[in-house]
Amino acid sequence: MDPHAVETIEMELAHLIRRLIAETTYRKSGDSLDRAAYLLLDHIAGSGWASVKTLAEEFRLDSSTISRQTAALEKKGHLARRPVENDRRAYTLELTELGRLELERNKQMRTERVGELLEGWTAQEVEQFSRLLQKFGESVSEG
Amino acid sequence: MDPHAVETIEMELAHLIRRLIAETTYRKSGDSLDRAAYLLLDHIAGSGWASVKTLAEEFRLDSSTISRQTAALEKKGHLARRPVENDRRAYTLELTELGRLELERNKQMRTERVGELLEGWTAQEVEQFSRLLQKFGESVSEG
DNA sequence: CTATATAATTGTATTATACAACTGTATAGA
DNA sequence: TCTATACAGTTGTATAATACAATTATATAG
Repeated sequence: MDPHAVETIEMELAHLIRRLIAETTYRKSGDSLDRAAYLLLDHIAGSGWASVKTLAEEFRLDSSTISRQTAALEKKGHLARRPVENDRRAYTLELTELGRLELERNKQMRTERVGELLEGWTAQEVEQFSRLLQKFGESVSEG
Repeated sequence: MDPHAVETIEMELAHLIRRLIAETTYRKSGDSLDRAAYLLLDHIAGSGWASVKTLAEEFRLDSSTISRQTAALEKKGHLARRPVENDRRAYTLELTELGRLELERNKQMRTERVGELLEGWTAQEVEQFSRLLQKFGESVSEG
């Protein structure tokens, strides 16, 4: 494997992460979902429901982190909790209609923004980048 | 442009960023440079020198952030400051020998880790991914 | 000279995370 | 049937990386 290409990937990722963190975390936009909330809602939308525990496992974060984030989303009316039968410790989380709308709205905004960044790319490049990013994401998840 | 591919890129980036932040920021490894330090050293290594101001501009971060980060690197002996002629407010930062070594050691560790994630990829895929990431990084920097 | 601009630092707040302690509930073993 | 242990979730506290505002020392323009 070409070590130069790997080094480039490593360096680009480092830059990208720092850049995107700063842009999306500290410069508050006020009315859009933060990354955490966005991913939580998207995951719950995909699987239909979740618990604090399953979300913590899915995202490999501490359940205290998830607990606070879902509490915030519940407070904003984006998530609702439903008791679990036969286990009064647990509950499941579901999207509310508002949550579904917010998710859609945010997905659209974000996708638009990414689309702008990809202006001037050929269809083939976008296709390839999408495929390779996905593949890389899988590697990261596994290892 | 295929909207599905763009959406995939958007989603994968969101996941990747969150994942890599958590892995590289909060789970302390102790003896490796954090992302900030790594990028600062790399930039200074490439350009030979820098000031707090030029670094803040380069990374689009507040100079207070840079000031603290460079102070930490100076304290660890990775950076040294040299006075600027005719301006006693300012100084330039240069890598020390230790800084150069640490940078190299870290680059190697990181590149190895990325290499592991790319195991099983064809040379062509790695090549393409490298190129497209770089291209994407440029777009992010510009817009 | 004096007013203003600039380089860097320091103070304070926020966000996303981790780890540890805690509460309440479930379950397995004596 | 108790009791010990495990488990789901929450709350307390700490840390890292950032921003913005105030401050200090120096430079420069009028």
